Amino acid sequence: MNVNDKEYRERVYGLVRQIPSGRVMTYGQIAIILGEGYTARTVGYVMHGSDDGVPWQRVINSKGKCSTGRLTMPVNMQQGMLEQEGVVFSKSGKCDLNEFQWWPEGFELDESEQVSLFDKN
DNA sequence: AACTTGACGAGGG
DNA sequence: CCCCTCGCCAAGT
Repeated sequence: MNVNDKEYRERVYGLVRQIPSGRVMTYGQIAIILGEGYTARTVGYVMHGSDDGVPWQRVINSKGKCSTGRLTMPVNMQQGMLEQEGVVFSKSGKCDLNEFQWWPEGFELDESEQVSLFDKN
């Protein structure tokens, strides 16, 4: 299970490419969906090296905030791009996940299942 | 092999 | 809210 493995990385990018404009996913959420071998940290690492055609700006942290942003880039760039898509951020830089977080079609979990999946990682 | 550093997450103060 | 601590996993020194 190597983050440098092409297949491993492609599963992340493939999922991120499905996020509709104006919606977001979190690192941990992606790790849960991809399952075995994926954690929030590894997803973040993979996203750091994202390229061509991957809407990286639509992946934020579990608190609904944009992270430090890509090195070399302005910190507010990611938030700015999302606002262009219609995502609303509070004054403190947080967006409402209940409203903007997106889940793939057919993927649903009840609370207890979510907890157990979190604990597994 | 030991130690530090992240595009992370949860819980507590 | 912000800040700190821990658990987490992989990379770079």
